[in-house]
Amino acid sequence: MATPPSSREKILEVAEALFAQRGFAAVGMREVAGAAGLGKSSLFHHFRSKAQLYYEVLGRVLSRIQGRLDAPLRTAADPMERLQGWVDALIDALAEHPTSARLLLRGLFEDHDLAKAPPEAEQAERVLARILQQIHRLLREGVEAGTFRPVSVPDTVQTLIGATVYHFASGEIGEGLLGGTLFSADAVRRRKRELRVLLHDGLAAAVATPTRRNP
Amino acid sequence: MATPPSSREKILEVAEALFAQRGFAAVGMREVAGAAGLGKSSLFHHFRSKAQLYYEVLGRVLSRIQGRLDAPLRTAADPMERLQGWVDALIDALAEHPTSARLLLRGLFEDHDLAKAPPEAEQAERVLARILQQIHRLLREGVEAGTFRPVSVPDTVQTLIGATVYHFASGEIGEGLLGGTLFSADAVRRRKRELRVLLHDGLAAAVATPTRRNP
DNA sequence: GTCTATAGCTAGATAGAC
DNA sequence: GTCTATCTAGCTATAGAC
Repeated sequence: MATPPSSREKILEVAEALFAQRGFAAVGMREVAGAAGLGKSSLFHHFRSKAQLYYEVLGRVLSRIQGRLDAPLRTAADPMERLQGWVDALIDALAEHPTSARLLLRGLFEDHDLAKAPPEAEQAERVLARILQQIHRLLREGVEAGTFRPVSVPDTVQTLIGATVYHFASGEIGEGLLGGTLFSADAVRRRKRELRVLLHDGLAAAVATPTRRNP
Repeated sequence: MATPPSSREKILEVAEALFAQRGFAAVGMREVAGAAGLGKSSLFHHFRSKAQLYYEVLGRVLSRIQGRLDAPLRTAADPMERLQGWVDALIDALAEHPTSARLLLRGLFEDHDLAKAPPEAEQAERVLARILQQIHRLLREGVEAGTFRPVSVPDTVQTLIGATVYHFASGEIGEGLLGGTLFSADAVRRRKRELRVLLHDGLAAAVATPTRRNP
């Protein structure tokens, strides 16, 4: 933990911040190099192209997030509790590194010209697909078990993404609404609580869950 | 309506499509010109700079959306019904032009260097602020009237944005989840229905609304 | 592994003919 | 109002010395 980061790690670090804030096209390799304390050409020793650097950054972030989402899905709790745990874990993951949500949101809605995508793009794609597949399966289970209403599962996945990823990616607009940073312990706690209740009351089947508001 | 569009309108039209799909930085004036059937220099006769063109496109989209959102807020219905009407109208607006949501999402979370923003940026900003202020006020009213739970109003605004704008901006990912286009009449109807129930059950105060599911 | 130098290209923006 | 030509500056990427 005290070892200084290698050049490669340092580059990934600063590139993550820059790509998250301004996106792929608006960031130049020269700027990344400067922020990493290197000459521009040194970047091309560590990464074949700008696209490879980008997808390696994106893959790292996705893996970091994915690593947090396995545990809450593996519990034996009922679907509603597993969903709550999944959302909490996702929020924790997004809140831990303020760059994650922006990068992820870009990765989600930006369409990367698959024509000139480097092989690293596939790995990122796979991690993302796995995350989406897991939450999709959980929702389907919950509907089939009668824990959730008969919702449209894909629509609900979309709502979950919007409610988590967009929120923490919203930058100035979100902070203007909230009246402060999105990432303070208070703001994160409140976000979890708000979504917990909204999802509980909004997704629970009508008769099977007469109680309201989980603690 | 049969009059051919002026060059200016044609430019705004094609620029909207390009900016929506790939973002400000990734689109060149040369490309916009080509798509509009003009030489690059002709663009600079109609627009002082790329930034001005971008903000004029964004302002147009925001105004188009804002124009749909006034009516449902001015009815005398209770807050829950006005909210449902607002969400339906927003979804209709976003679904009508598939470029709107992507452009709006970019405008929401991309941070535009305010240093070099043209005066046109302020107008877009004002329209956006007005939209956010109106929905904020409606939610606050509903909470104070006891129609809604005592939710965090800013968090709920964020959730509403995520559930609408992100959904229709999600492109390939969203279509992969849905298994088809986001913009078919069926998909739009389903989106409205899903959000209607989620918001009704998820936001309604506990005792005041014993019934579930609006028709 | 880092550097200087540079290739080859495209960007946004301007000048001025028509 | 549209064009050709051009400016300056930036870009990704490579070559090759150290």
